[in-house]
Amino acid sequence: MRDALEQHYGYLFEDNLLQEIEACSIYKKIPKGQAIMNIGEPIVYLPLLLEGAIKILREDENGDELILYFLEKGDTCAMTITCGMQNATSEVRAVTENETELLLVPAEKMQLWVTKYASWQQFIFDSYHTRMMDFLETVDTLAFLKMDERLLKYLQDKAKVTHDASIINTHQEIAYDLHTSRVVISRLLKKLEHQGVIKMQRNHIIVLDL
DNA sequence: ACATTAAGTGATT
DNA sequence: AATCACTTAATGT
Repeated sequence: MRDALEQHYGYLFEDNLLQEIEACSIYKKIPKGQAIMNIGEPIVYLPLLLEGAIKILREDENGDELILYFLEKGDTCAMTITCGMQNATSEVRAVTENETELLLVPAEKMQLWVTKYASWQQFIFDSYHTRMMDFLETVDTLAFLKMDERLLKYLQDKAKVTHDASIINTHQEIAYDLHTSRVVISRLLKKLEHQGVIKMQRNHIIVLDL
Protein backbone atom coordinates (compact mmCIF):
# COMPACT_ATOMS: atom_id res chain seq x y z
CA MET A 1 0.00 0.00 0.00
CA ARG A 2 2.88 2.33 0.77
CA ASP A 3 4.14 1.73 -2.75
CA ALA A 4 0.83 2.61 -4.34
CA LEU A 5 0.53 5.70 -2.20
CA GLU A 6 4.07 6.70 -3.08
CA GLN A 7 3.45 6.08 -6.74
CA HIS A 8 0.29 8.13 -7.15
CA TYR A 9 0.68 10.78 -4.49
CA GLY A 10 4.38 10.76 -3.62
CA TYR A 11 5.21 13.63 -5.92
CA LEU A 12 2.46 15.72 -4.35
CA PHE A 13 2.92 15.25 -0.66
CA GLU A 14 5.87 15.57 1.67
CA ASP A 15 7.07 12.57 3.65
CA ASN A 16 5.48 13.62 6.90
CA LEU A 17 2.11 13.83 5.28
CA LEU A 18 2.54 10.52 3.49
CA GLN A 19 3.31 8.95 6.81
CA GLU A 20 0.27 10.47 8.43
CA ILE A 21 -1.93 9.29 5.59
CA GLU A 22 -0.52 5.84 5.90
CA ALA A 23 -0.98 5.81 9.65
CA CYS A 24 -4.59 6.90 9.88
CA SER A 25 -6.30 5.88 6.67
CA ILE A 26 -7.92 2.61 5.79
CA TYR A 27 -6.98 0.66 2.71
CA LYS A 28 -9.80 -0.97 0.82
CA LYS A 29 -10.14 -3.07 -2.27
CA ILE A 30 -13.62 -2.91 -3.71
CA PRO A 31 -15.00 -5.18 -6.41
CA LYS A 32 -16.57 -3.87 -9.59
CA GLY A 33 -20.06 -2.47 -9.55
CA GLN A 34 -20.35 -1.74 -5.86
CA ALA A 35 -21.77 1.44 -4.40
CA ILE A 36 -19.28 3.06 -2.08
CA MET A 37 -21.37 6.07 -1.26
CA ASN A 38 -25.03 6.94 -1.44
CA ILE A 39 -27.03 10.14 -1.36
CA GLY A 40 -27.85 11.22 2.14
CA GLU A 41 -25.08 9.27 3.78
CA PRO A 42 -22.83 11.26 6.08
CA ILE A 43 -19.29 11.81 4.83
CA VAL A 44 -16.89 10.14 7.19
CA TYR A 45 -14.04 9.47 4.83
CA LEU A 46 -12.34 11.12 1.92
CA PRO A 47 -11.40 8.50 -0.66
CA LEU A 48 -8.06 8.67 -2.45
CA LEU A 49 -8.07 6.43 -5.49
CA LEU A 50 -5.02 4.25 -5.94
CA GLU A 51 -6.28 2.01 -8.69
CA GLY A 52 -9.46 1.53 -10.68
CA ALA A 53 -12.27 3.89 -11.55
CA ILE A 54 -15.47 5.21 -10.04
CA LYS A 55 -18.51 6.82 -11.58
CA ILE A 56 -20.32 9.60 -9.81
CA LEU A 57 -24.10 9.73 -10.24
CA ARG A 58 -26.88 12.04 -9.31
CA GLU A 59 -30.10 10.35 -8.36
CA ASP A 60 -33.68 11.46 -7.73
CA GLU A 61 -36.29 10.16 -5.30
CA ASN A 62 -37.42 7.49 -7.73
CA GLY A 63 -33.92 6.12 -8.10
CA ASP A 64 -33.56 7.59 -11.58
CA GLU A 65 -29.90 8.17 -12.25
CA LEU A 66 -27.69 10.39 -14.33
CA ILE A 67 -23.94 10.12 -14.58
CA LEU A 68 -21.94 13.21 -13.67
CA TYR A 69 -18.35 12.13 -14.28
CA PHE A 70 -15.77 9.43 -13.80
CA LEU A 71 -12.92 9.41 -11.32
CA GLU A 72 -9.68 7.52 -11.85
CA LYS A 73 -6.49 6.90 -9.93
CA GLY A 74 -4.96 9.97 -8.38
CA ASP A 75 -8.37 11.59 -8.18
CA THR A 76 -10.52 12.31 -5.24
CA CYS A 77 -14.13 13.32 -5.03
CA ALA A 78 -14.73 17.05 -4.86
CA MET A 79 -18.26 16.58 -3.66
CA THR A 80 -16.82 14.71 -0.75
CA ILE A 81 -14.42 17.55 -0.04
CA THR A 82 -17.13 20.20 0.11
CA CYS A 83 -19.50 18.02 2.06
CA GLY A 84 -16.78 16.64 4.31
CA MET A 85 -15.60 20.11 5.29
CA GLN A 86 -19.08 20.95 6.46
CA ASN A 87 -19.70 17.58 8.08
CA ALA A 88 -22.60 17.33 5.68
CA THR A 89 -24.12 14.37 3.89
CA SER A 90 -23.39 13.23 0.37
CA GLU A 91 -25.28 14.72 -2.56
CA VAL A 92 -24.14 12.04 -4.97
CA ARG A 93 -23.83 8.34 -5.40
CA ALA A 94 -20.54 6.65 -6.21
CA VAL A 95 -20.25 3.27 -7.85
CA THR A 96 -17.07 1.41 -8.70
CA GLU A 97 -16.58 1.01 -12.41
CA ASN A 98 -14.12 -1.82 -12.03
CA GLU A 99 -12.07 -3.28 -9.21
CA THR A 100 -10.90 -0.30 -7.24
CA GLU A 101 -8.28 0.21 -4.58
CA LEU A 102 -8.56 3.23 -2.39
CA LEU A 103 -7.50 4.83 0.85
CA LEU A 104 -10.10 6.22 3.17
CA VAL A 105 -8.91 9.28 5.02
CA PRO A 106 -11.00 10.22 8.04
CA ALA A 107 -12.90 13.44 7.40
CA GLU A 108 -11.56 15.23 10.45
CA LYS A 109 -7.99 14.65 9.28
CA MET A 110 -8.71 16.17 5.95
CA GLN A 111 -9.83 19.37 7.65
CA LEU A 112 -6.86 19.38 9.97
CA TRP A 113 -4.27 18.90 7.25
CA VAL A 114 -5.42 21.89 5.26
CA THR A 115 -3.77 24.14 7.81
CA LYS A 116 -0.95 21.77 8.65
CA TYR A 117 0.36 20.89 5.21
CA ALA A 118 0.69 23.30 2.32
CA SER A 119 0.87 20.42 -0.15
CA TRP A 120 -2.42 19.03 1.13
CA GLN A 121 -4.11 22.38 0.84
CA GLN A 122 -2.82 22.65 -2.70
CA PHE A 123 -4.09 19.17 -3.46
CA ILE A 124 -7.54 19.96 -2.12
CA PHE A 125 -7.76 23.18 -4.11
CA ASP A 126 -6.42 21.56 -7.25
CA SER A 127 -8.77 18.64 -7.20
CA TYR A 128 -11.59 20.97 -6.38
CA HIS A 129 -10.72 22.98 -9.43
CA THR A 130 -10.33 20.06 -11.85
CA ARG A 131 -13.57 18.60 -10.62
CA MET A 132 -15.29 21.90 -11.14
CA MET A 133 -14.03 21.94 -14.71
CA ASP A 134 -15.22 18.38 -15.25
CA PHE A 135 -18.51 19.37 -13.85
CA LEU A 136 -18.87 22.29 -16.24
CA GLU A 137 -18.07 19.93 -19.06
CA THR A 138 -20.92 17.67 -18.04
CA VAL A 139 -23.25 20.63 -17.87
CA ASP A 140 -22.21 21.54 -21.41
CA THR A 141 -22.71 17.97 -22.49
CA LEU A 142 -26.20 17.88 -21.09
CA ALA A 143 -27.17 21.25 -22.41
CA PHE A 144 -25.67 21.22 -25.87
CA LEU A 145 -25.06 17.70 -27.04
CA LYS A 146 -27.61 15.39 -28.57
CA MET A 147 -28.10 11.92 -27.28
CA ASP A 148 -25.87 10.28 -29.87
CA GLU A 149 -22.98 12.61 -29.03
CA ARG A 150 -23.52 12.09 -25.34
CA LEU A 151 -23.45 8.35 -25.83
CA LEU A 152 -20.20 8.45 -27.75
CA LYS A 153 -18.60 10.72 -25.18
CA TYR A 154 -19.78 8.39 -22.44
CA LEU A 155 -18.24 5.38 -24.15
CA GLN A 156 -14.98 7.19 -24.78
CA ASP A 157 -14.76 8.51 -21.22
CA LYS A 158 -15.49 5.10 -19.89
CA ALA A 159 -12.85 3.48 -22.05
CA LYS A 160 -10.39 6.10 -20.89
CA VAL A 161 -10.83 5.71 -17.15
CA THR A 162 -10.97 1.98 -17.36
CA HIS A 163 -7.98 1.80 -19.73
CA ASP A 164 -9.82 -0.67 -21.82
CA ALA A 165 -11.50 -0.09 -25.16
CA SER A 166 -13.93 -2.90 -24.55
CA ILE A 167 -16.89 -2.05 -22.41
CA ILE A 168 -18.85 -4.78 -20.74
CA ASN A 169 -22.31 -3.42 -20.18
CA THR A 170 -25.82 -4.07 -21.34
CA HIS A 171 -27.63 -1.40 -23.31
CA GLN A 172 -29.99 -1.09 -20.39
CA GLU A 173 -27.19 -0.19 -17.97
CA ILE A 174 -25.90 2.49 -20.31
CA ALA A 175 -29.43 3.81 -20.64
CA TYR A 176 -29.67 4.19 -16.86
CA ASP A 177 -26.40 6.11 -16.69
CA LEU A 178 -27.47 8.53 -19.40
CA HIS A 179 -31.02 8.63 -18.14
CA THR A 180 -32.68 7.48 -21.31
CA SER A 181 -34.37 4.33 -22.52
CA ARG A 182 -32.77 1.11 -23.66
CA VAL A 183 -34.39 1.32 -27.08
CA VAL A 184 -32.74 4.65 -27.78
CA ILE A 185 -29.33 3.33 -26.77
CA SER A 186 -29.73 0.24 -28.92
CA ARG A 187 -30.58 2.34 -31.92
CA LEU A 188 -27.79 4.83 -31.42
CA LEU A 189 -25.25 2.10 -30.81
CA LYS A 190 -26.28 0.50 -34.03
CA LYS A 191 -25.76 3.80 -35.80
CA LEU A 192 -22.32 4.16 -34.25
CA GLU A 193 -21.46 0.65 -35.32
CA HIS A 194 -22.42 1.46 -38.89
CA GLN A 195 -20.23 4.52 -38.72
CA GLY A 196 -17.40 2.22 -37.71
CA VAL A 197 -16.84 3.94 -34.39
CA ILE A 198 -17.63 0.92 -32.26
CA LYS A 199 -18.10 -2.81 -32.51
CA MET A 200 -20.81 -4.70 -30.71
CA GLN A 201 -21.33 -8.10 -29.24
CA ARG A 202 -23.76 -9.19 -26.61
CA ASN A 203 -22.92 -7.48 -23.31
CA HIS A 204 -19.85 -6.11 -24.93
CA ILE A 205 -18.97 -2.95 -26.81
CA ILE A 206 -15.57 -2.17 -28.29
CA VAL A 207 -14.71 1.46 -28.82
CA LEU A 208 -12.63 1.80 -31.95
CA ASP A 209 -12.40 5.57 -32.10
CA LEU A 210 -10.64 6.81 -28.98
C1' DA B 1 -36.16 -28.26 -24.46
C1' DC B 2 -37.60 -24.44 -22.02
C1' DA B 3 -37.24 -20.06 -19.56
C1' DT B 4 -34.87 -15.89 -19.08
C1' DT B 5 -32.45 -11.97 -20.46
C1' DA B 6 -30.47 -8.96 -24.08
C1' DA B 7 -31.03 -6.71 -28.29
C1' DG B 8 -33.51 -5.25 -32.74
C1' DT B 9 -37.54 -3.05 -35.12
C1' DG B 10 -41.79 -0.61 -36.66
C1' DA B 11 -45.23 2.38 -35.39
C1' DT B 12 -46.97 6.20 -32.62
C1' DT B 13 -46.59 10.49 -30.03
C1' DA C 1 -36.21 11.18 -28.05
C1' DA C 2 -39.65 8.33 -25.49
C1' DT C 3 -42.83 4.56 -25.28
C1' DC C 4 -45.29 0.43 -26.71
C1' DA C 5 -45.64 -3.86 -28.51
C1' DC C 6 -43.56 -7.42 -30.55
C1' DT C 7 -39.62 -10.29 -32.64
C1' DT C 8 -35.27 -12.40 -32.65
C1' DA C 9 -31.04 -13.93 -30.67
C1' DA C 10 -28.09 -15.53 -27.00
C1' DT C 11 -27.54 -17.79 -22.68
C1' DG C 12 -28.51 -20.40 -18.50
C1' DT C 13 -30.74 -24.62 -16.24
